Amino acid sequence: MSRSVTVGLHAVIVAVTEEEPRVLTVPEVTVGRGIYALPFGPLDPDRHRTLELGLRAWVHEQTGMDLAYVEQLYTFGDRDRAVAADGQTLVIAVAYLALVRERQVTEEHAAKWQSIYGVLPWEDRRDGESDILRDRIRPALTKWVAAADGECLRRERQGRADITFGSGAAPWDSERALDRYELLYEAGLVAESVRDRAPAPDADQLVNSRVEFGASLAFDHRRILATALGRLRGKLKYRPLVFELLPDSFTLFQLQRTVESLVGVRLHKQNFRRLVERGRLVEGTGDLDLDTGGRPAELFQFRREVLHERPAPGVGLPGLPAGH
Amino acid sequence: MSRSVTVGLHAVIVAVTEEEPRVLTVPEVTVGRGIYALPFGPLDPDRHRTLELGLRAWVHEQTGMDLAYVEQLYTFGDRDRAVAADGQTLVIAVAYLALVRERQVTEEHAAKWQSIYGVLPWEDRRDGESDILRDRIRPALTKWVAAADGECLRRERQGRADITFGSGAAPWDSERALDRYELLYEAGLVAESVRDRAPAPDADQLVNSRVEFGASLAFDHRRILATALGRLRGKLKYRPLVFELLPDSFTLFQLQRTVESLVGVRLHKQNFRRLVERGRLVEGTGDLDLDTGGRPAELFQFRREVLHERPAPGVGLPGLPAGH
DNA sequence: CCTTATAATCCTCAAACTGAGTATAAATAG
DNA sequence: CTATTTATACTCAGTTTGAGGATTATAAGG
Repeated sequence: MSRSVTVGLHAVIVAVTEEEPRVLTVPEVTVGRGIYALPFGPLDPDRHRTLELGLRAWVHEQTGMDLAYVEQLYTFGDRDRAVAADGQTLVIAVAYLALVRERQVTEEHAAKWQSIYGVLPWEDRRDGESDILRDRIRPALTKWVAAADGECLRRERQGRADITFGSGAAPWDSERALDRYELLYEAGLVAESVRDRAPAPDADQLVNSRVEFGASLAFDHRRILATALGRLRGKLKYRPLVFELLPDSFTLFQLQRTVESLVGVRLHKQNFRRLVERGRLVEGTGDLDLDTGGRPAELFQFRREVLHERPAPGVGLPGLPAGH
Repeated sequence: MSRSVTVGLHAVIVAVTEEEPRVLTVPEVTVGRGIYALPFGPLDPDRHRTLELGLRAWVHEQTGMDLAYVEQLYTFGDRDRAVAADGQTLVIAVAYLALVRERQVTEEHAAKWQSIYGVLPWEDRRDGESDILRDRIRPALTKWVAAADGECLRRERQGRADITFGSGAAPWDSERALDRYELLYEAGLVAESVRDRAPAPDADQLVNSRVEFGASLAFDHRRILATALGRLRGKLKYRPLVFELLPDSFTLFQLQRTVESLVGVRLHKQNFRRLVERGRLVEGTGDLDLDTGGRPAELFQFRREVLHERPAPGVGLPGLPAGH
């Protein structure tokens, strides 16, 4: 009998609250208790006129949310990902990224906001390299490099680790979130690698170390989340996406904190403001925010006109000296 | 009866020869004589282990080519695009971009290389704004703007035309190839818009002008090509993709001509070379090319190591003063 | 051999942008 | 009234861009 194809529609719904980027998840009971997944459902040609409308329908059904900003992310289609019930159906996943202002999910829906850095802890470098990266992942990667058979493979692994996680010559590149996840997956350092492979013959050196970082998600959803994070970080620089995540009016510092939380890095305050203002991305409202804890800050709002003025109006990321 | 879903795998295979970017097409007899389409075929879960392998298999079958560089482009899934035979099956299209060094397609395959700018003529601005854009498209766009009902819609159309096709304030943005195609489609200025809609009530103002630009492709393949061109142009700037299109060794001027042909714009020679050399993208081979027509040029080759050194090693595009 | 055309290469220079700071202003908590 | 906290203004050197001038090495034509 011939296998058939199902198209799954997956949503990575991102919000930032209290300087923490979060993703909306729903319980996935088919896999186990306490396991969460991204909202998703199969494309149904009878009900869904387009892929994106199908996605919106599923998200509404599972979380009660009506999405505003939505963009297509990637289509995943390895046969390996088909965890489908019958083992016959090939399930391909079309994933979307949605940005929202976080709000309470209604009670009847069991959806839950989770910190993205709870799932991908090594991605947050706002307080310098995270402990888990320095103390546990880097050593595990060193082992992985050393465990390679042959000088040639070892060099290759070293190079890959260097460029994805940054080291010496190569700096940390926040956009490489997917590369990092995939490297950890291959190195057997996330729960999914153990889960997915029937313990392969050459896996033992690493499996027995039993280091698995970050909270897992069902299926390959952590991979999808890593894809989303990388894409979002990249696109922030040349598209005014942040404003989808902020209230109508905000202080420049709030804007900065939101960007920092997403990119996972601290920025130089004065230069950040210079970039934002020179890019004419915002305009003052005249009002002040008095609850800053210090001198009141002016409130700004997004200048929508900028979309008609310049081709690539992103926020730009003025770095901080290494060490912060 | 319930509709079913088919996943089509589509390939935009690009090469540059004689300073002209080309795309590989195959005759599509189901639609009419002399009509060409991108190579494509349905995903068959029995034979294709992953989407990308399925794509490679179809391309090999239809054109005899084995692809090297392949990246996923976009997944198209409007119900409207389903031109499927039975009218029941929803066909979604996963499109890929492949870059190759052009070579002869074997005789048994009817595949044909076509100039991309034959299909999207307004995209080539190497000799300044193309005649077709200046003399025919812009006037047609002006009409389209004027034909809008109400001041509000008119302004919106004007703004959209300005930003996609460039004008006064907004400069030409080569990456917006898809936006431009979609605007022309909506304005009824490409053959597909007439073909796709049963002549809609509000279409008459424009349809009767009967201006349709560029050679069409079957189905929505011109849209897919426009997507590919925009993506390729964007990615050139931060990834060393050009080298997939060039022979192993080349002169800096060949490199420049190749980039120019893709981006559709002339570049400043000295500054281009500065960028390439400062980016350490290439290294001299010591050999010379004597057939330049002038002083012999040094031959260079791509420095693969750069991939391990910097996060975003593209070629960069030093502009030319407006007027060229 | 000498001239001209065609490119390749090298070099300059001002304007703009970046990274990193210093200095000052306006609130609140005690 | 003072210390603390944050906002905002301003400086300054180094780098990167955009633009173009000057020099060098070939081939083709007289």
